[in-house]
Amino acid sequence: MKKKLTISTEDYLKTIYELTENGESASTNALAQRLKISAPSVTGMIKKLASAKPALVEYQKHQGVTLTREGKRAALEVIRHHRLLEAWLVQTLGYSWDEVHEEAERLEHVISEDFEQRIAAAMGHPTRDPHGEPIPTEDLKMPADTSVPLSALRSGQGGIVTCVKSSETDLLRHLEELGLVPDAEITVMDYSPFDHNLTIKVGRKTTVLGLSITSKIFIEVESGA
Amino acid sequence: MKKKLTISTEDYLKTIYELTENGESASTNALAQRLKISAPSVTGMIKKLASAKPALVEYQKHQGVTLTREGKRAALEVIRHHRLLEAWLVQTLGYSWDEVHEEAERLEHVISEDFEQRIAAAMGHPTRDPHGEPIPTEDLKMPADTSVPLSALRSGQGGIVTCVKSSETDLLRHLEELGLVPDAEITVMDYSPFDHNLTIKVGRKTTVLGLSITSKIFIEVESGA
DNA sequence: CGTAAAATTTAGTTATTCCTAAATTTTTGT
DNA sequence: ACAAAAATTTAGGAATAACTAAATTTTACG
Ligand SMILES: [Mn+2]
Ligand SMILES: [Mn+2]
Ligand SMILES: [Mn+2]
Ligand SMILES: [Mn+2]
Repeated sequence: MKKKLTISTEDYLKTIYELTENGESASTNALAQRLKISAPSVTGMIKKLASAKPALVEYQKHQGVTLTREGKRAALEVIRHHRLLEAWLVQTLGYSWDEVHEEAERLEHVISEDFEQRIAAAMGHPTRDPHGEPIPTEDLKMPADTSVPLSALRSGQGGIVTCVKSSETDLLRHLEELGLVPDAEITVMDYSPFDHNLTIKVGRKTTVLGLSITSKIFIEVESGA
Repeated sequence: MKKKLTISTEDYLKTIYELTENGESASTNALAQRLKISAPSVTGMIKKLASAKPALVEYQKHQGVTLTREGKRAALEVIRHHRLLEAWLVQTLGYSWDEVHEEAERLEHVISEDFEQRIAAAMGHPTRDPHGEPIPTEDLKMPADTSVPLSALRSGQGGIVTCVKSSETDLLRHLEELGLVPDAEITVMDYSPFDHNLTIKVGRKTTVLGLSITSKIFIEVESGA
């Protein structure tokens, strides 16, 4: 019943999962951009995924795709691999959080379920990866997460950084220097409605961040102070 | 200059290396058998490897193949990955020596040079994998090895097991039970010229082994007692 | 509403890497 | 030496996954 999926297929499913987490369907173009593959190629692959048996995606022309139960399962499997691997690389091989993504991107497709279980056990079954993203459980449920983008906060609000949704080395290094890492406590000091800049206090430092950054940092809101 | 090789290509080169270690060229059929690919497919791939630039193999019809300097380099790279990974899986994740091969077989193609260096450093730059096979050095030289197959020894001869050349789970488990693992000291008690069986003493145990086993166990001969 | 722009799909190719069946070459055994 | 067997290559083809160019559909907006 469970067929071996190709690396390519796994990458599509993972990306569709990420693009549909907000409840919307994933568009051909969005997939093409994320996967760095041409739009016609994406259309072709989507058709194959939709007519696989069991179908991995639900697809109607011009309407984008969503994952079927099977597709979601496969996506969560890959995401679990990816995030466990990132945690493992950081904890046991001294990688920094800005170096792990590419390595995990390739390893995620080739490790066995045995390997997965061993690294999970060795780390004490972690629930978040080094960027703070939740790791799907062994039975492939994505843990609930109530955090919101920093960009949604306003002056006086604050909380704890749960997660930084980025794999850009430069940005991650920059944020680390600012102390904007998971578990950091932050407070919004000011909001500029014109450019959506936020002035943030992290520890004793104060920084101004643009929307392209604040939309990638997620906060568990703590109080309206 | 250095192009990325495909997984398939890497597996061919690795296998050609192994088949040509004895100085002979690797035949199409031998490759087909080892790689579990049909002979015509092997012929096709060999032609491509031979006409790549730079060429990875030397090939003349019906004469088998050998590696060029470039091909050998690439093969040693993969072999180093494989053996380091096996050692690492055993040392850090508690795999046993009969479980590591398949996992390493897939991982060897996707780890970065950075990953390679990190695990090598973490283990203190080991020189042998869990089966005792020598690990090519960082500058891709295969360490010299003067050990000989156990099958070449006769009554009274003995030495230290350096290496077991097998990836068969069952055989490896069996040998482990007998204590026939790297660094074990053994002595040949008897030789039967008809079936080539050897009677071996390992510690206080005595065992009779057939040629299909003794040809896979390598010994650093210690004395003619 | 109706058209221009944007998004998506269709059509036609290409590159890899594998396959089976058949032909050819080499090796082997008497 | 020579026929049978074994090894190898040739021929033809399939599956996967990518591409560009062109056609079509949807959307956006004046
Ligand atoms: Mn990937
Ligand atoms: Mn898994
Ligand atoms: Mn391999
Ligand atoms: Mn390497």
